[in-house]
Amino acid sequence: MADIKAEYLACPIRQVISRFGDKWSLLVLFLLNRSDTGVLRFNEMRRFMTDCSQKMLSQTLKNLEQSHLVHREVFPEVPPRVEYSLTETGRSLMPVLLALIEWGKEHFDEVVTD
Amino acid sequence: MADIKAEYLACPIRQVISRFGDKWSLLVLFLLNRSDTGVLRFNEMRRFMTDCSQKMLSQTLKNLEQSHLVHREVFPEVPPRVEYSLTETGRSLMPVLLALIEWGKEHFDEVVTD
DNA sequence: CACAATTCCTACTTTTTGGTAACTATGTCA
DNA sequence: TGACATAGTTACCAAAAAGTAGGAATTGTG
Repeated sequence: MADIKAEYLACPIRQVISRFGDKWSLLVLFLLNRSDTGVLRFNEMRRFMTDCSQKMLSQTLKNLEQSHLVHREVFPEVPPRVEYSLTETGRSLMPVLLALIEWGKEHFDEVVTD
Repeated sequence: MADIKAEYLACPIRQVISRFGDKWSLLVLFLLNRSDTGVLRFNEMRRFMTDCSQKMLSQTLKNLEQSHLVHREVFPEVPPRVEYSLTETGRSLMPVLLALIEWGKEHFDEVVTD
């Protein structure tokens, strides 16, 4: 115990979690994982996230793309088409996230009491 | 896909994750899990979290206690002694969190590039 | 009596995050 | 011509989170 450097242990995992621990990222990842085709367009997601503003969805997707969890593909058409999907890294995260969601469902009542 | 209600799916899990997805909670849980005795005092934790202010540690512990993830026991001594430990619910969360931490360690370089 | 140790709390300020609304570009359809 | 659709961006504002600095309570010790 005495030889644990908290800074060392805390920082890496915090940096990782901060990539998808915000208000909307998890939902985006979850929706992309759920999609039949593995692909979703901007406004398609918007329809599932009615209380998320355009700005926040855009920002969230940009962050996830920068973290290499989501792949963004632009088709040079008019009107523009942009397709989002999970990267390999993003897919590898899903089992862990789904386990977390399962835990959440199971223990919701114990944890969220107010 | 078409029958997923985003509000329904998003809210519960977000509420759960918000209980330990903040800046310090994960570290507290991790430290308590790591402790030999399963118990840590306030200033003991402080020594491992040098960049966390007193206020934030206090606040974090209060939140974790309210979420029934951490147990707080006060001993009526002078100077006061307060011991923190994981609850049963808290302990049940640890395997999931450790898996997340493992994923984080493995994929850190892919995700954190800036 | 002053001080130290322990576990906080409170007021104040700064930083980060999120929301609203308006704007852009471009080609299609009526 | 002008409204529509898509995938955003930008400016501005409000709210929430976090940091700083100081105080409070208790009581045994020098």
